[in-house]
Amino acid sequence: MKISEDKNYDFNSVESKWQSFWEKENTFSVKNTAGDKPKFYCLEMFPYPSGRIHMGHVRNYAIGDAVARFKRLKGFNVLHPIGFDSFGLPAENAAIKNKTNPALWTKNNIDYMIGQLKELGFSYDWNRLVITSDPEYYKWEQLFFLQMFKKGLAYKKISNVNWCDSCNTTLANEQVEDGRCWRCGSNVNIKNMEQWFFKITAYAEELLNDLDGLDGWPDKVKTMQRNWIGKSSGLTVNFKIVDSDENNGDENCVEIFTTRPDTIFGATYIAMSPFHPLAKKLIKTAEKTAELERITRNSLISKDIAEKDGFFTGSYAANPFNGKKIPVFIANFVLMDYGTGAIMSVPAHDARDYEFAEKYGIEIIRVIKPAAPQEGNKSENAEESEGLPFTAPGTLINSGEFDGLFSEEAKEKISKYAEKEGFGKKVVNYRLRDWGISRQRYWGCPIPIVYCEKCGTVPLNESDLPLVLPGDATFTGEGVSPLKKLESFVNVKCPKCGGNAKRETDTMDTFVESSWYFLRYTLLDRKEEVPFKDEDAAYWLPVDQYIGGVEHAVMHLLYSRFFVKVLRDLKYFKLDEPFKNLLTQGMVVKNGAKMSKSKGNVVDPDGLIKKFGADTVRLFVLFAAPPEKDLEWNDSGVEGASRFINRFYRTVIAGSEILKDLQDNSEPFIYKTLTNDINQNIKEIIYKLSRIIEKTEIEMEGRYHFNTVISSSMELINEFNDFITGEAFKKDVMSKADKYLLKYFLNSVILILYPFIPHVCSEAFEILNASFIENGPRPEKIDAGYVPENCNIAVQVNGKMRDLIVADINSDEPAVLKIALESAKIAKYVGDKSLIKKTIYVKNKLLSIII
RNA sequence: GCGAGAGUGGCGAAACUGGUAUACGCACUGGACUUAGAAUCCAGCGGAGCAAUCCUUGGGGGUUCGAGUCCCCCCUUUCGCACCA
Repeated sequence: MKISEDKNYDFNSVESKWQSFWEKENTFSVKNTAGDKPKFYCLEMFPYPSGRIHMGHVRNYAIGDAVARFKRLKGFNVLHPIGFDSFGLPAENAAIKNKTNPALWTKNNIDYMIGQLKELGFSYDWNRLVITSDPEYYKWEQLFFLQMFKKGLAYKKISNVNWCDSCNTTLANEQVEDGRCWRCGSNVNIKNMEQWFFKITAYAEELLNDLDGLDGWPDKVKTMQRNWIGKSSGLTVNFKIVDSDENNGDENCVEIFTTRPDTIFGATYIAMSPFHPLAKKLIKTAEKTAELERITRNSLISKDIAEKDGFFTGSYAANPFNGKKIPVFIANFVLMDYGTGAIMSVPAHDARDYEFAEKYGIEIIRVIKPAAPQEGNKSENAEESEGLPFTAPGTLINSGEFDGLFSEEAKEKISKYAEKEGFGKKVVNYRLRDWGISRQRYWGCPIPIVYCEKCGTVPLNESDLPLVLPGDATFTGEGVSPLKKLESFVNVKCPKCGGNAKRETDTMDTFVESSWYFLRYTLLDRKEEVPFKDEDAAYWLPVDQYIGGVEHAVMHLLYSRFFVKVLRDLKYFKLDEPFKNLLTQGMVVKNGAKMSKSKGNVVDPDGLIKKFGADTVRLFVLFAAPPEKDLEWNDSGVEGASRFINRFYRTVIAGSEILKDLQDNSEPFIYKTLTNDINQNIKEIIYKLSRIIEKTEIEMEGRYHFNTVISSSMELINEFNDFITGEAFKKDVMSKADKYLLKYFLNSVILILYPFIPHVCSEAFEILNASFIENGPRPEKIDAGYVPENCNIAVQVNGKMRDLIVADINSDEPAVLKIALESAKIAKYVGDKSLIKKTIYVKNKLLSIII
């Protein structure tokens, strides 16, 4: 038979039909209980309402929707929410540019983007929408802030912070990339300011340790977080300042931090950060003060250090281990906010110290020699040992009583000695700094703090929350934050004494909102006066599958983990980790580059949806590459996806015509009526189907290589079409069992594809079964009573593939060998059977003959 | 520099624990249907060769009956960190 061409698939009417059906029926809204149904929390990183959905979002949400819909088919109670991370700079910048209000701009964008998400047919529970710029959301954040403030987890301090001139605000360390602002790319300067911080360092150890339990996270992300936390164990040692003309008799000590106590006898100078409090004290001459100022200034301008720079302070310090007097240098490469701000420099065994020592002609003393060469690689070791700096561990020399020890042991003994003598201490340092959350901008969550002339820093009363962001600010883009200029906001009475006070005008980093939004989704009734309920969070969390871009590997994902631990310690729940499984999807690129306006390679989803429909766009982004890889955009690939959907639809129509005399329309998956006289071709395609269902289950349960699932469905549809359009196919002579099997086949393919292209599949299911796919029964894998009678076996001679033979299924080795030797191609190589030295046989697959 | 990943047709990509490399799709070529086009369908499509055959998973070596897959060295590339002592 021929597949009819005239019934074209009208995606417009079908897609809007199902979208309104889902909305009307509330198909995807869930309760916070579901009897004995297991729960599944499927979450995608929520978007910033920048104006329109872009391809990266489409990909992210298509992946999430595939997971959510699959899990629903599998009988899970699925929470699949969406929201908007709606505080942030672009809104404020747009307000300045267009002379509007950020709230209005944001609202318009959200409305538009909700429309786009609905047109794409994602299965969200819209009842749980979260918009973080709503006071009903951020008031809870202010409450968390107050509670953290009381526990000392939120505090204010003056420090050097990263300042972006273009964004006119400070940035957290995580938000500085290569010395540039993560958002706008302009250079970041260092500024000394008073700032609010969250004490994330108090959780450094737990944040590090708990990574080990996150089996469902990519190693890459865990490694990035480990590096970011940057734990290192070492020793602090006090060096007494001695013997400088100006400091005679001074009791000053300089404390250094090292992870290589084993090299301490090789220390030939102290290198001190220009910001070190002792630096100014040690310097007495005018020239040196000028030097210090020069280096300080350069360090403030940029974090990048082009070349090592420094000078001798004129002071010396005594190594407490051997009394050796070594010069104290100011060095630009020493960081003030790591360790103690000063280091002992061992040029012989540290590349940086070596470079600096070479430049300034400082003594170099070798104290580590390579360990005795290992068997087998003598030569390499010998060569390497000649050069300095030698940074590997080895055996100690020139180190007094510690000579002959190996590095590891020496570190331990030297540390113990220092502790015993009272001039050193074993310490653990982290690279992680506290999270600076102050932003000098308007469009963010206000910090609920007041500065009173009498009482100092005073937190608002919890009953006074929310502290609503005032709507009457003006946006000029000049000078200080709009909040600071708004007197009605700034001037306030102190909650403690009632006297005159001023409000904090900084707002919070928007990463604070995204650190707990996944908890807010669990609250069904937003009128309840709680951020979320313990029992709901306990039911839904942790998120079973979290999906988003790798760009949040450190920032958002670390902050969220931190927040969950803080909320746990504030007794909100007992959760330790928010996200059980994490999938980091690749970027959508075009012509090898990330889509961006400046490159002019942006593909706008709107136009594509209009032209091809949502299913086509979704199918393409899922089919073109596995989720974790970058996806290269390809316009004709999209057309291919569209063609496939049309072909699939026509196949279903053709199938429904064949099956139209089946009475039993309400039974999509009858196949137990199997009889012996089933068409051989049907047996074969059913056999193939069951193998593909098996494979699909594996992919859908965690590997998420949807591209291979889709290609398998394409194969099934191709085979089905070949069968019904083939010579052998005669509709009239089909048995009822044949027809039920065909129906089973088509319904199964529809279900495999439903998570990816839900509109056309819903339609197809209705056509075949006159019922709704979401309510339908689930197919089981069946074998159709069919085992292939024979199989192809590859025959190799001396490891080379020589022929493909057909043998009965499950044949034993002698039988296969016999057939193989009958093959002319094999005979050509083997000739006489007596030449065979050995054979290897893999049942139903391969025979390897060695001669 | 350090760390992690990736190199397979013209392109996107398949290949589960070593067992018929290039499935599926795109592009392309030829054909059918059409006044014509679109759509659709059929056939072909890693390279060389008339052919039989030979070669082919970044390069080189190794283990194995057998390697895209495992081991060693090198090249290219992407990402992350980069004076964290």
